Amino acid sequence: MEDNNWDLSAVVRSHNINKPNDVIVPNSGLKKSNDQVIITDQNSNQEMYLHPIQPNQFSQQIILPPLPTMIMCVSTTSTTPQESIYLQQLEKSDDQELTDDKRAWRNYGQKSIKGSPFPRNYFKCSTLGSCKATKIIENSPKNENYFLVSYSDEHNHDPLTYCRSLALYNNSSKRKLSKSINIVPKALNLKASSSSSKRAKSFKVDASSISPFAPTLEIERNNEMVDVVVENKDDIEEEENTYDNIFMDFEELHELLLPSNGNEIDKRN
DNA sequence: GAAATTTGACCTCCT
DNA sequence: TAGGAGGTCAAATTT
Repeated sequence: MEDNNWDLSAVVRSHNINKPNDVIVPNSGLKKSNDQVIITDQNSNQEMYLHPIQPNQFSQQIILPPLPTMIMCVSTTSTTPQESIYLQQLEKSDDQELTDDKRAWRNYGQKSIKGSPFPRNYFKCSTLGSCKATKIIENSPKNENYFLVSYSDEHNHDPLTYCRSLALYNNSSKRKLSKSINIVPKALNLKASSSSSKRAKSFKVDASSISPFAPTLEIERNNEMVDVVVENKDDIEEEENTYDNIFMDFEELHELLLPSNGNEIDKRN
């Protein structure tokens, strides 16, 4: 990563936040009021607002889809391909589903990473042959309940293309249209410390549940769009430190967005 | 039989 | 320049 200026911007699907009650997260400076989420910078006393945006505004955002929860952090550097990190919390139930990102991915490799007990999985966009978008998923070395998902390059098509291609795929194959698609490598289901060939039960998401129009949120400060939240610590030299920063803010956001329904993320050690 | 996934080998980059 | 680490390829395997 050439640039450690990881900024966090935007937001969340209404799924988790459309609760009318005001919520104040203790000691966080975060408040939810009606459709808006307010974040108060305790240093500058500035307020920032989260509010729904349209899909066509979708760029450089943090995404918090329905549980299991996912956050995307996007580098704001303009000279390098857009990259992002998803932090994804997975619930440990047998019938869990994994939220999708509206894209079809093909796993093209898996690699064990030094210092991490978990393998890293590499994906390419399988929607269009010309699409250069890639995605890397790995368990967080800090918290096995989280996945770190990084993206590089941009899709040269929109998510709708994915839906159409999915339909064509199902029409041209003998598979049932309702067949679920696996969007997470089976290996990620394992908490194994090696790249064992053992196959595990996979996370699946029903293709019929895919909606390209899920509302999202973005962060606004004083009526001006800003990139916020993940602060850039001076002289961050290790990726692990970056993860720490992201996790700190993720916890705050998660508590903010899931304040009253009893959903709690696992506490880190 | 086709598509997706796994996994070892190979390639590239960095120190 | 060598070695290590990470990224990609592609054949084998699984679904």
